Amino acid sequence: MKDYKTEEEFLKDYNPNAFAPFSVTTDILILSVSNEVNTNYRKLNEKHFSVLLIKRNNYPYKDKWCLPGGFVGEKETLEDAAARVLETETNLRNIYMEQLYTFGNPQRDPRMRVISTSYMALVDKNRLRDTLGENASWFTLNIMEEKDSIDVILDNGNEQIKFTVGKSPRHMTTDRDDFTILKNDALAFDHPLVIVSGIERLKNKIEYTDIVFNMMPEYFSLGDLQQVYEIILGKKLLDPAFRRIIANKVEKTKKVKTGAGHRPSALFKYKGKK
Amino acid sequence: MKDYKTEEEFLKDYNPNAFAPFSVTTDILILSVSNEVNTNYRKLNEKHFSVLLIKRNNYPYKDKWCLPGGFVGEKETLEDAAARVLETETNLRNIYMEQLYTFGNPQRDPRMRVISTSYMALVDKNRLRDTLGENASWFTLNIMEEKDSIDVILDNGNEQIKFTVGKSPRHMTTDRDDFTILKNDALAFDHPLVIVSGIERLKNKIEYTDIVFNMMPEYFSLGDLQQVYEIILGKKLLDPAFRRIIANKVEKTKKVKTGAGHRPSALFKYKGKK
DNA sequence: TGAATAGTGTCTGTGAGACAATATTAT
DNA sequence: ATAATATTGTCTCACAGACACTATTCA
Repeated sequence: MKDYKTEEEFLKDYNPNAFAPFSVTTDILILSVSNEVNTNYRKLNEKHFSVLLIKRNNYPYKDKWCLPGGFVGEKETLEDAAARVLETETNLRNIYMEQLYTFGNPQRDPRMRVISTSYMALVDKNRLRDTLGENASWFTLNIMEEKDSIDVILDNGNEQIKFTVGKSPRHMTTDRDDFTILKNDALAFDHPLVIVSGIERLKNKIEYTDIVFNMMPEYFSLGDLQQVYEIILGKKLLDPAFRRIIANKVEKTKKVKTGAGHRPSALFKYKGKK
Repeated sequence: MKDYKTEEEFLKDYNPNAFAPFSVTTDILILSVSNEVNTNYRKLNEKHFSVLLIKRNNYPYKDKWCLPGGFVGEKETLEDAAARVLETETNLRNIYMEQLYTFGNPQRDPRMRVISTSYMALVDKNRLRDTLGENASWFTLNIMEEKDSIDVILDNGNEQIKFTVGKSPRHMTTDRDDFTILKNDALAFDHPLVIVSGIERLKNKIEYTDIVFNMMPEYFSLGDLQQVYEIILGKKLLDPAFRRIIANKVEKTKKVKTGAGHRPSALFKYKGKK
């Protein structure tokens, strides 16, 4: 390698095409919790996990569903690109987002070599005016975890999408991020992996961070909050235990939720980190 | 957008240069634990966290230290690229590795737009024959965690490198991956961020996975193992508590370590996940 | 009144933190 | 004998799991 004397000299001589060019995209996993309106006036509204998907209208994977995504602009941060995609699909800004994983298999995209960094966004559905992007639709997430695999069923009322992801422990260790697609008909690219790793991440982080509150409205009842925990963790929690855990994260307000055929619940707000 | 009838037709028409090309690199954080030979025959050898760094011999950041890294090949997986870099620098294969984070700020590299996916590798130093790559050197890691920042001092015996990163809680949540460089003289690129997020990741994962054993030799004493935990977690542990935690992860062997001026310790091996 | 949820009290067992006590080696 | 670590025992306290009990609302 030639030994340059100054950085300017080096840059002047530098050929940016000396290395193979890649395209870089972001995919964004937008998760939320939906309120299913219930028929029984006494019962609580059942909640569901939901993901926003887009129907592709061109190749590759034409007519398949996929996560919202797009190419990263030349002067754009990865995160800015993800936020931009999020905004075009949901009309929401200032949403909690975190980077998930970067996929870069050479065969990912038949068009060319693509590196895709995925992000996870958590939104409170109450903030959504029904201004979804074109071809976008919320799908309910149904997750069944087996010993060595995870089955997922997505449903938007009209269509059902199913896929299965295998958990593949790496080397001698447990790398939770490591999954492989076992069955997948209807979802484009490696997006099943993004969905599953996002959910796993959320499942872990709900226990040691406060990210759940990004999916909650400003005022919420502890019953509602508990339901969200239960959906994410995939299991029922005992009331007293749950209340103990979140006691110092929330603050009781004077507001009350009435209207249902049972004792009204106090509304709480997120207190922030102490 | 034109509506193509078949995928072939679409691909034929597709121009891969329609979007800005990026270069993609990997950086690899190679962590290990070193045995400092002690003068007192009674005392245990002190251990240190250590990282492998490379001295850059060209621009940008000429003569600064950096993490081993390189461009991702055209037909190469991100992970394969990281493993290749790892092998050229350490002559080791089949090392535990996991993806850390992808950095892609437009100003990362003065040469061109670069996206860099970082990996963390954990190695057992006993497996190393002194076949380090050119310009490579192990640095001892000294970490001091403050309330809002983390100070790090790297030392290879000749040189000292210091930097400070800030912990910046994002939005209303705790995203542990999110750091900013506050002070940094001698380390190239955004590598301080990679180092700090790798350590944080390791700190977390040591509690709920078995990745530590990737840094251990086949046979080890519980005292040695405890020292490694203590270095990673940055605090002393109580013997009985530690033994309870790892009891079902290890298996006692008939081997014994003698030679020091105190009771010999039994050697254990990793039992694998139950 | 009854179905359904809201909210609290309390018992029990597990497990971490803390400290003490014993065992074993090389010089 | 002594310094140093290895290894085990045990007490206490905090806290999660489990269950029971009371409170309150609307049709």
